[in-house]
Amino acid sequence: MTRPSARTAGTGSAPRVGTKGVPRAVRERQILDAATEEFGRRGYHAASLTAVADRVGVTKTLLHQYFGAKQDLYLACLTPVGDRVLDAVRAAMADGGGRDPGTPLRVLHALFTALEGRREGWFVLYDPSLPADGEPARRAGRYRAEIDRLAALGTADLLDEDGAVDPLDADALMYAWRGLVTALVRWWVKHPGQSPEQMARRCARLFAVAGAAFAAEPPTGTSAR
Amino acid sequence: MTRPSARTAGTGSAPRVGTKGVPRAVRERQILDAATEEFGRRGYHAASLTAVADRVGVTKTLLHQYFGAKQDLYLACLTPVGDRVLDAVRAAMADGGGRDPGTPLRVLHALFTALEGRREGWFVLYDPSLPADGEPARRAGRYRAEIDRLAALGTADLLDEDGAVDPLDADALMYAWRGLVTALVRWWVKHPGQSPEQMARRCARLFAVAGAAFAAEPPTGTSAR
DNA sequence: TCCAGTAACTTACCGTCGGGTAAGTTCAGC
DNA sequence: GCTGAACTTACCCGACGGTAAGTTACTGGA
Repeated sequence: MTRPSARTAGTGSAPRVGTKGVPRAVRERQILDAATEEFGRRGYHAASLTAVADRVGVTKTLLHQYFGAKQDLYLACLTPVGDRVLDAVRAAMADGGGRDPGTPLRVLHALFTALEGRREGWFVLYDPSLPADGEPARRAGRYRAEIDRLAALGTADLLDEDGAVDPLDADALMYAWRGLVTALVRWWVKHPGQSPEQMARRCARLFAVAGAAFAAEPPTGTSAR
Repeated sequence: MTRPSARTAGTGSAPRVGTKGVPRAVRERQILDAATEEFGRRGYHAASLTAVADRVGVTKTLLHQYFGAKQDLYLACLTPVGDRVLDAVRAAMADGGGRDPGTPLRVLHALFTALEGRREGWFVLYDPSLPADGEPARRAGRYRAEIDRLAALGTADLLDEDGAVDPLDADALMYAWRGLVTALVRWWVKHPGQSPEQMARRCARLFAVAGAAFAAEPPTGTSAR
């Protein structure tokens, strides 16, 4: 009786012990959002379930009851992000067919749109700190392989002028493209006010400027492989 | 007396308990190399001292005796990498003065040369999983800030055709450049046989090809800021 | 030749933190 | 007032950072 029974406690500081009346579906969504951010920011290993739970205002145990083990929570974060990203890239590359010079920017725009609201999701997908064995690495690896395959289709177009492509060059170019996208998303995360459209326009400006700079440069050592 | 006294035991499987006769300076070097790789691959948080010790063939305790706490070991890895990278970038940007279109490739070549033998060091410097408070984040942050400042000098040159530079564009371009470098280093780590010179030539080829592709493209939305 | 002294290591231990589980507690609706 | 959904407290366990106290072997004198 020391505590004022707190029927409509709201966000009061009194630690309620029973139900808070939040439906499961809503809580799951809150947890998924918080977990995606935590996994994306800190990486799988450094992300702690307690931190996720604190962010939602809930206990670690509830996460386990709703999502199972840490692995499973990660997978629950990964799946929607992976699907959305994959769909976005596929759609953007289907428009305009292959070899359209506007494809890279269209892909970027699609990515920004797909990630809007869950920007950190990109880093859930491309988390380098995943334990090498285990389901998370496998599932994330499958998504990445599929996305990279699409990206390689696009980057390969730039190289095969004469039909003979150095496979190492192609792979490196794909890495470079992926790294570029990652960096732009990272910048975007640090500038929450920017809309996907603003980002797409910014990228267009930057690409034009960078392209002009590098195209002017003589390709030293072209013949040396 | 059950063990055959093992004077010249070498790498025998018998768990020696006393000294192994390796001078401190050599051990310290071995530990630093292993730790740099471990920190770079897994990130600060996921890297475990036991794993580093195992790699060297030594006990966790010795790491503590030689380097102190985990933080200090990290700092001991960070310092040489940061200094080498910083010196390399400074030197490469001093050559040829500002606005030389060859600067980006010269910087890349300098970076590859500076990192050769400790390629994972780059990811020690740019470890996103560092605990935000504490000396590691501060020191790494200082190195990064200085390197980014130099990078920003270079990337800004591309933008200020008319003297009026959008500061957000400049910052984003710097992020993009850093992400590009990171991706190329990551590719390099996965292809150990590649020499720094081969990498530099490969980058020259890729830049030329990508530049041609983007320069051809009309910069949609140039006026919209 | 024996005997410190010191350098190079290890075993055995502690505290903490994070993942995971069992058993409850509160509340809404019928 | 009973059932089930929402949520917590209290606990276990293992891994990891960190420390104290040895153990082995080389080295230079008396």
